[in-house]
Amino acid sequence: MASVAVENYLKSMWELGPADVATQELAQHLAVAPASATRMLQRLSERGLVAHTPYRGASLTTTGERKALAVVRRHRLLETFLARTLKLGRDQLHDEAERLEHALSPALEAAIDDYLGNPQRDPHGHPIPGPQGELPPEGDVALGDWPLDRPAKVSQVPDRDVEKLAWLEAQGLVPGRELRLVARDPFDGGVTVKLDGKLLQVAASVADEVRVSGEGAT
Amino acid sequence: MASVAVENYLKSMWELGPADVATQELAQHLAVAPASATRMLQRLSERGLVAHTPYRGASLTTTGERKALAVVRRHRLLETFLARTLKLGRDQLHDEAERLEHALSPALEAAIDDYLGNPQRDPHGHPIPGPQGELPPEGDVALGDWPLDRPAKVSQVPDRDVEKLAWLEAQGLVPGRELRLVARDPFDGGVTVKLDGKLLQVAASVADEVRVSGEGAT
DNA sequence: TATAAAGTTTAGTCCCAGCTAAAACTCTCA
DNA sequence: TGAGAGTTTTAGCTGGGACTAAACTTTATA
Repeated sequence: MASVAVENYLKSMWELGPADVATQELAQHLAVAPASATRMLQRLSERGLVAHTPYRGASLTTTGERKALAVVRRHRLLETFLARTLKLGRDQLHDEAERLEHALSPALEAAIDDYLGNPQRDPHGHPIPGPQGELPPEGDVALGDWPLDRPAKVSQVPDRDVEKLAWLEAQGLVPGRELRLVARDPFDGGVTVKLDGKLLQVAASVADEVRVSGEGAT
Repeated sequence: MASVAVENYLKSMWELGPADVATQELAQHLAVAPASATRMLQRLSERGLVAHTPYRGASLTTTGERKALAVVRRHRLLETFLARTLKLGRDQLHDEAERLEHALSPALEAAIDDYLGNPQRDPHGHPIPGPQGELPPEGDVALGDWPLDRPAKVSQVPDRDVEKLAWLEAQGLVPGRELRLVARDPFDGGVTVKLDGKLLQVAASVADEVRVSGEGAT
C-alpha cells in the first residue's frame, strides 16, 4: 500500500492537473517546502507514478492517475457516507474524509458504495470515480460563465473552503438548487442571481467555484 | 496527536496489562522485533506514558492508560458503527476498525457516539470506554469458569480471532445468547453447553475467550 | 552455585519524509 | 544579450520507527 504521504501527493497532483504542475504549486497545496516536493516527485517518478521533467514540472502517469482517482473515490464515498449516516454538514465533511480516506480497505470501500447505492456524486456535487477510476464527462460550467437569463441548476460547490461553503449553504446555494443569472459585473466578474424570486449578489471568487448546468444534464 | 505507532503501542500495552508487560510479549503482539519495542518503551517512558524498568517490563501510567482507552473507545465505537450501518459481520469489524481508529477526529467520534445513542458495548460485547475513559466494572466470567447448570448469557466473544469467531457465530454463540453449562472436561478444560435444548462441545481454547454472566448482570 | 538458556538492551543501519541553505537553472526585460 | 529575479534542485540534517547483530541481565538447571 502507498503511504499516506504518497497518496496525498498523488491526489494533489490530480487536483492541480492535468497540465504540468509546478513544484512550488504542489508544495503550497500540500503545505510543505518546495525541496520536499522535489524529492517526492523524484521518488514518484522512479516508481512510475509521475512524469517529472526537472525544472519544468510534473504530471501524473496513467498508473499515477489511477491511484490518485482511487484516493479521490474513497474521499468522495466517505463524504457521502458521513453525510448520509451522521448528517454532518457539508463544511465538516472534507476534513473528516481527508483523514479517513487513507485507512479505507477495498472491502470497506465496496461495502460503503453498496450501502449508498453506487452514488455518482458526493454532497458537494463532485463526481465519484468508479471502481476503476472512470469519471463521467462533466457537463457543467462555472457560475460566472453561465449565460444571462437561462435557467440553471447548481451542480457543484467547493469542498475545501469552509468560509465560502458556509455562505453558500446559508443562501441555499447547494447542489440541485435552481437559479437564473440576471446580471454580470463586467469588471470584477461577480454576478447577480435570482433564487426563488430573490436577488442575490455573488462575489467573483465564489462564482468561480460554483458550477451549474442546464436542466437536463448532470 | 500521537502517531499511529504510538497509539498502537499504548493499545497493546492496555490489552496485555494491567500487570507489567514483557518486552517480548509486547513485540510479538505488535509483530515487531524486541529491540524495536524496547526503543519505543524508552520513548514512551520519556513522554510519561509508560513506566519502564529495564529488563523487568513496563506498564502504562495513568496518562498512558487514558490515551490507550481513547484508542480503545474509538475502536469499539467504530466497530459498532460499521456493524450498525453497513451490517458487516462480526469477523470483519476488527480489522477495519483497526485501520480507522487512528484517523477519527474528536468531532467525528462524538457524532458517531451520538448517532449510536451512546452504546455501552460493541458487537463483540466488549465495553466501550466513556469519553474520559470510564469503564464499567465487568460482571462476567470466562465460560469455562461458569458453574454447572446455572443459566448464563453470553456477554463477550473474541474480536481478533476470525476462526473462533466464525465458529461461534455459526453455533449461534453470540452476545445475548442464553445457555447452560452441562459438563466440564476436567483434563483439557473444554465444556459442553446446552443451547436451545441442543448440546454443543466447546474446546477449551474457545471457552477461554467467551465470557458469560448471570441473567441480571452485564 | 556456576553456567547455559532465555530475554532485554545497546549499537549501528536503513528508509521515509520533512527541513534549511546554497547552488543551479529559466525567464524576463532593459 | 546578459543580469537579476524567481523557481527548482542539490546537499546535508533531523526525527520517527523499523531492522540485525552483539552485549548484557536474569532465570533456570545441573
